[in-house]
Amino acid sequence: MYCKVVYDVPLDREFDYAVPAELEGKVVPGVRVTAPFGRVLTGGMVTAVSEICTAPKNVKLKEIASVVDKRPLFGSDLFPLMRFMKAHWGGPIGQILFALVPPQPYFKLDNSPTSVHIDVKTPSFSLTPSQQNALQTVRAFPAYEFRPVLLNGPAYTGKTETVLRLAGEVLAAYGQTLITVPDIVAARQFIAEAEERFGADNVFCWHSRMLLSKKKKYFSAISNGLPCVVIATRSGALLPFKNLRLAAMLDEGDDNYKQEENKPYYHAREVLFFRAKMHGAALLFVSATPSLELLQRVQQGTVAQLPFTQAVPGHAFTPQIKLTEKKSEKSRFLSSFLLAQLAENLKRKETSLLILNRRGYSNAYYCLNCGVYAKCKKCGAILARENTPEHGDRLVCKKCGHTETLQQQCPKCHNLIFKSRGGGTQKVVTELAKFFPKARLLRLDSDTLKTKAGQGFEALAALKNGQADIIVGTRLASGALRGAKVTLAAVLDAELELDGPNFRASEKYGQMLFALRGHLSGVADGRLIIQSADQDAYDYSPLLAGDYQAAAQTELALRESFLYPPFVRLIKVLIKAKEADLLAAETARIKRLAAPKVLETLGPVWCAKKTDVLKKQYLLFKTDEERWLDLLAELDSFVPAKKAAVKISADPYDFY
DNA sequence: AGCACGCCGACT
DNA sequence: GTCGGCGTGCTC
Repeated sequence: MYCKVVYDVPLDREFDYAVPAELEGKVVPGVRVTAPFGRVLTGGMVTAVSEICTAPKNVKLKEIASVVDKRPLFGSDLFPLMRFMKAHWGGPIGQILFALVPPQPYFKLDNSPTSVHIDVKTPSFSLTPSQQNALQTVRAFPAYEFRPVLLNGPAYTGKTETVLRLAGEVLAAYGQTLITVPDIVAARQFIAEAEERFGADNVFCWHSRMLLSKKKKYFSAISNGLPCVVIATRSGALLPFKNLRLAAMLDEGDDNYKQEENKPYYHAREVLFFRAKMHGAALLFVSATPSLELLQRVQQGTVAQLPFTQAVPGHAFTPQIKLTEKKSEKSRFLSSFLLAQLAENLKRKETSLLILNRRGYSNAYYCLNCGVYAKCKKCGAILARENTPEHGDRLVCKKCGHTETLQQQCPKCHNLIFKSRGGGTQKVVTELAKFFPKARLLRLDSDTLKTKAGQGFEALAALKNGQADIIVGTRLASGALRGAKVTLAAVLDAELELDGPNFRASEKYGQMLFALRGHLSGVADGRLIIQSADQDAYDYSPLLAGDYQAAAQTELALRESFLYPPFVRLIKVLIKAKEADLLAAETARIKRLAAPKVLETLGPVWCAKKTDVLKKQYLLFKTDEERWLDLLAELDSFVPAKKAAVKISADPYDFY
């Protein structure tokens, strides 16, 4: 007997082994084994078993040393899922497989309980017509038939309650439910609610920063088909469900569902489409601000839509929305109008939330007179200031690669004096302390959430209990508003959200504004203030009307006219090398290779900082639905020259 | 990714 | 003399 084994290394290959007679029957696809690999004994996974040897003649076969698992850890969808992920996002098969299965050989399945006590507590309040309609529609789905649905409506229309009721029904019928949330913060907030309803024993919380012992317990239970409700971040989409009946993705439009930093790359939305189809489970996307990718599928009829229109009792308020100038005599960050509003909220002892997005824009270049940012003449994106030994001090467009000299005239007021932008949440807090020395100020951004002692957690709690006067956060704060008691929200540097190198910027900006608007509609006298130097840079009328669909239609029309997703597929190729010549040569080689399958190529766009040892640039290929999987497969198998490296991202979210 | 081999610089 | 820097090559 012979078998093929894959290892958790970035090698996109299987390795052939001989199976010793005493292990025959125990070596089956999907079990982990140990075998000599290179100079050491390594843990790998069997992908195939056969009577004939298919190894190349010039290698001498080694033998499998031991079998780790009595049965495969994952269900029968392990290899189809692996192939799906390989086809859609690429990467070495070993790294994909071992993302689905714990890599440690000592990780063995627990003996999970075979019977469970199920007691679902359902609140007795009456439901809105939208909620009743959604419940009836989903209940009427034929069992084991894949039916993707979008539950779409603003905050406080009871979408989550609907999901929880359906999950309760699945649990009572001994089925498995997966509910995904965008981040760990949301998972931790949601878990208490779920445990109260379904009982702590039947709710599993799954995310990357859990204790290994808990992971082991939950992984075992899920793979044994134990009835449960799993509350998970995106990686929950990769769990070994055996009896998945319902999958619900909360806040579908959130970017966190795309994994792009670590391999394997994937988008939880697409993985859930695949898995719900394989399991014949109901698939619910739940969002006030769904992605354009999903809305396009609704328009094409591949995803059904259930609108949520009525607010749950006690939350049917319309917040005031006010656009103001960014310019201010008193402060670098805060307009006089906003200062007055903050003072008013302090007097009322209500909590205010200020949102500042500084990600990657510390080098943006803005007019000292009116605050407008320098923009690219070719594509309109905000330009970044960059000082390199080769080209000196200049402005670079991170979207299309166009460069301009520093000599800039403000497009709005024709002033010639520009300044580079700096300052994050810390500086805003310092500034606020000058104006409101007695106020309780807290920061809420990824820095302050890194350690448990950080004030980010205090700020999260304060959003709920009102134990802070002003919270200054980045965009992640706008995602933590569920149940918040904030009455005043302000976006400080509105157009910095727009026209970055990311073509999704205005979609993301709109999603943030609608999220803020939605949560302010839960309180009486909610106010949203948007500070902007360029109020024409975004169409605020759908926001004022509270019509996300209208905002999305505008956005979709723009995407179609400029040929961006969901109307084309994108593949980003990041090329790295130490020497400029080699970098140029590899870039040209990839461009030539891709050309036959590409609609349009953007770049190369320079993305190395002057302190970086490696020179980096990226190419962005636009292609169509018919050719993109072929193009991805071709790029995925591209072997870079010595001293050069490439990184391929399908459907990229990050650009720089 | 690991791990080893190999070929040059500053140390007891 | 040799310890150790990390560039290069290989893993059935």
